[in-house]
Amino acid sequence: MTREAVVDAALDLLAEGGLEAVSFRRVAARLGVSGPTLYWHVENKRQLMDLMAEELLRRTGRVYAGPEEGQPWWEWLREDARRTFTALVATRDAPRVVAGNRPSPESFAGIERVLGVLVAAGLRPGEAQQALFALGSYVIGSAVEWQAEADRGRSQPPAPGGEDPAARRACALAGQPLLLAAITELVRHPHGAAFEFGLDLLVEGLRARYAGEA
Amino acid sequence: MTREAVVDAALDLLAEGGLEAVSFRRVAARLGVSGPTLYWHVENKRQLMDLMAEELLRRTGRVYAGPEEGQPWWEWLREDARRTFTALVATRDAPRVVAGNRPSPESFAGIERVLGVLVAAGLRPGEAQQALFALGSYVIGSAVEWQAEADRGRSQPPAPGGEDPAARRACALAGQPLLLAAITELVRHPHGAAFEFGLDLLVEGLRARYAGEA
DNA sequence: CTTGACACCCTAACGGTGTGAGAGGACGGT
DNA sequence: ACCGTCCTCTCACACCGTTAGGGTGTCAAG
Repeated sequence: MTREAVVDAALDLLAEGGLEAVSFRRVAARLGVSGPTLYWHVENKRQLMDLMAEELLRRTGRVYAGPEEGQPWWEWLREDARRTFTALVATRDAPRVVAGNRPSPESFAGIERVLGVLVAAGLRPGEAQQALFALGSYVIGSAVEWQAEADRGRSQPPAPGGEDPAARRACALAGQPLLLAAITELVRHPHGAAFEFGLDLLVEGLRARYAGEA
Repeated sequence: MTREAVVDAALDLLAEGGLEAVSFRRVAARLGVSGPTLYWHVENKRQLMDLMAEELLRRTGRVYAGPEEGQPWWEWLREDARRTFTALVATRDAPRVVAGNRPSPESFAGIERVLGVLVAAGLRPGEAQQALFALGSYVIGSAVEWQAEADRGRSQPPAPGGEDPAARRACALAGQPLLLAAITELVRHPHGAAFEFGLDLLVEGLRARYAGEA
C-alpha cells in the first residue's frame, strides 16, 4: 500500500472509465481499502492528479532523455513531441490530466539536459526554454483537442443523412463547401496528419532559425 | 430569465471564483432562482459549459471575422491568435472551459470564411484546415499552461529563500544553471513573450511555405 | 367566464463527491 | 508491560449533478 500503488490504481481507473471514473472512493475500493484512507498516502485530489500526470508523462517513454548519437537536435525534438502526443492520445482523458501541470522538481534535471542540448546548438537559454514551452503547449493542446473530438464522436453518433459517412458529412456541411472539401481531403490522411502539420511548422521553424550555428 | 442570462451568470461566477465556483446551485442563486430550475433553460452541465465556451470565444472580439483591407493573411492570423490568447488568459479558468469544445454549427460559417481566405492565398482546403487546427491547438494549449502556472503562483507563494524573488529562484534551481539562466532571462521580457515565440514560428512557417502563390 | 394548455418555478430527495475528526489495531523499541 | 508511530477504519459534513412531481402564473379557445 504505497503511494505508487494508489497512483497506479487511479491510472487504471482513468484508462477504463475516463476522468470522471477517478474518485477517491473508487480508487480505494480497487485497492481493497476504504475511502479516506487514501489521505494517508496522498494529500489532496489535486496532488493525486499531479502525480498521475507525472506518471503518465513518465510512461510516454523517457521524455527529456536527450538525443541519440548522431541525431540532429531538431529530429529529436520532433520525435519526442510525436511520442508524447501519441502516448497521451492513446489513454482516455490523459491530455486533460496532464494539461497544466508544471514539471515536478525531479523533472528539472531532465529539462536542464534538454536545455543543454539546445544551448549547445546555438540557442540562448531563454530561447531554448521558449522553444520547449511552445512545443509542449502545442503537443498538449493538440492532444486535448484531439481527444475531445473522439469523445464527441462517442457520444453523438446519431447524425442524420443515412449510413454513409461521406453522405452524412455532405448533409451536415451544406453551405460550407470549403470545410467539406477540407474534411474529405483530410479523411484520406492518417489520423495524426493534422498534428504533424503544426509540428513540422514549429520544428522546421526552429531549425531554419538556429541550425548551422552549432 | 433567458438562457443567455444563465450563461452570463455562470461566466460571472467563473471570473470571480474559477471553475470550481460554477455550480448549478450557485448560478441559480445568483439569478434569484432555486437549483433545478436551471434545467428548464439548460439541458446539462456539459451543455452549460459548451455555451460558456462559445460565449467566451465570442467575447474575444469577432473571432473568424476575416482580415481587414490590405492586411496580409499571415498578419491577420497572428493578430487573431494573439487576441484570442490574451482574452482567454484574462479571465480565470477560461482556457480550461474552452479547451476541447468543437465550434458550434453557427461558427461553421466563420470557419468557412477563414478557409476561403487561406484558400485564396494558395493553400489547399485540407492544408488550410490543418493550419487552423495547429494555431488553435497552440493558442489554447499555451493559455492552459499559462493559467495553470498563474494558479500555482496563487496557491503556493510560501517558498524558501527569502523575500527577493531572484534569490528564491537561485535557491530553488540550484544545480540547474541553464534553467536558472533561462528564467532570469525571460523575467525581463513582457509576459506574453513565450507565447509570441511559438506563434511566430507557426505563422512565419506558414508564410514561408505559402506566401507569393496568391 | 370557464377551462385547459403551456411556460416557468418550486421543494424533496437520491446517490455521489472531496474532505475532516477521531477511534482503534498492528508492531517495533524501551 | 508500555509507548509511539504507522496505517486503516467508521462517522459525519457540506456540497455536487440530476430526477420526480407539484405547484403557480399567463393566455387562448370554447
